[in-house]
Amino acid sequence: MKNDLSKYKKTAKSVRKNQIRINNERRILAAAVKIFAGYGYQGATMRKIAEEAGLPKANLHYYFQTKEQLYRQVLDGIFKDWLAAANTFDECKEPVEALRGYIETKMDLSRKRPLESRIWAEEILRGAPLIQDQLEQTLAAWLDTRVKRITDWINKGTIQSMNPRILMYMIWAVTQHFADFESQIRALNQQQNLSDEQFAEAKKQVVQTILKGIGALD
Amino acid sequence: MKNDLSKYKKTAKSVRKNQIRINNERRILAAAVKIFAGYGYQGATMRKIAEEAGLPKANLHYYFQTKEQLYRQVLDGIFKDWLAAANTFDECKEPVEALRGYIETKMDLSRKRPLESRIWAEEILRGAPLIQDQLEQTLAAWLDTRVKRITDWINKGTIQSMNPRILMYMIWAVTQHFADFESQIRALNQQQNLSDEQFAEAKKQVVQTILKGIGALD
DNA sequence: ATTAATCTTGACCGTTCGGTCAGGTTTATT
DNA sequence: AATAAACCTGACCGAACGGTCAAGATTAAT
Repeated sequence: MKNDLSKYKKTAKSVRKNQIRINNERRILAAAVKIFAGYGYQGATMRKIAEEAGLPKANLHYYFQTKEQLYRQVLDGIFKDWLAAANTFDECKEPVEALRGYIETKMDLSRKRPLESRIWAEEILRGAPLIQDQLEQTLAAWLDTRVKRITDWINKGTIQSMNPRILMYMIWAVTQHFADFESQIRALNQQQNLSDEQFAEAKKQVVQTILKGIGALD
Repeated sequence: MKNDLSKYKKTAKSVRKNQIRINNERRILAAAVKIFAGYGYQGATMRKIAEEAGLPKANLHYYFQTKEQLYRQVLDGIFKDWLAAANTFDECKEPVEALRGYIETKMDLSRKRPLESRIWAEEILRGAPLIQDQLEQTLAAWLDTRVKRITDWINKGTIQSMNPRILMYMIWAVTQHFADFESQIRALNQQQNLSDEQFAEAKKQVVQTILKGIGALD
């Protein structure tokens, strides 16, 4: 009975998954991220992922029954990173600190993990067929919490009046653009990806423009 | 000899394409926009497009030899709209007017033609395999012209010092986000698309935040 | 009215897709 | 050492893909 995890509960040592399984699942997931990001869900094939992972195609189906299940696990991992990026936001008390930290974290995420950002973007582009529930529940609740914090700041007069949701959309849009539209930016930058210096400049300007734009600076 | 347009040059009346051809090409292109936007290039099939257009699949191949050719024509149409949206930008002399007009035009385009925006976004996500040349040449030249205008404003002291390219990336990111991430925004808005009032509010806030953010207001 | 050009379409083709499976190999348990 | 559980994989399958084609129907030109 393959992929029945209940079997691991019988012995002490198998409380954790076997090392073979851990390694192979990791290899497959890493390959899947590359291929899904490069070709999209439909364009990605189990053959390409298997080739990237250096495993026979049938072996992928041993660890992940279907292409859709593999894709779902990839999306789950991305979603967790997404939410974790909000730590800075929550830890800071003042709007300037909190928003600056969140924007910078999201920019860094776009820089370091552009593939994951593109997979997310494509899923949303297609109408979020597989993650609609997560959006409507987990993400909606996540957003509500942050909206309340921003609303508090507005009520206290720390920042100017505005719609906090639209502010969050703008932050997401701008920060993720540097990952999702990387190929366009490269084409407009003498066919070169942004250098570390250029990206640092962009990060600074994005923070500056948004914070100043909502009246939190100067 | 199908699709040989030279045949039309022989008679006076056929300087323009036959009406049958015009109508069918339009129908097919409209169907293609819907299907490519809904499923992506790989996920879209000639069968689905044919069904949407109400024509037999073989008929599509009579007017457009391959799926890729059909897709290219769709992209060409989008690219033209993209560039045309800059008219306001060019017609206005003052930065506030010009940028406000451009941002509003781009927002309106996202509202009225979200499908086209999503097709463009997916093409860029995939690394712009079919439009890289257009990006590197036409779009790069287009951007250079606008960068020069903004640089002039900066040198004259009308707006504060900044990197004009990053400003344009931010404008593109935010305005297109409302089309490309529509399904995410809907999930975060009680499963309802933004109403006209909500969108108008978003448009206003986007303009306000960016213009204020670059020191063009207040 | 005749001819030629254009348009239409069901049936078909080779290829590739996601997924399956039987049977062998390796690893863990006792 | 023996048994069981887990892992591995080449060969295969039905379905769906983009694309072709021949033959008929319609429209335009003379």
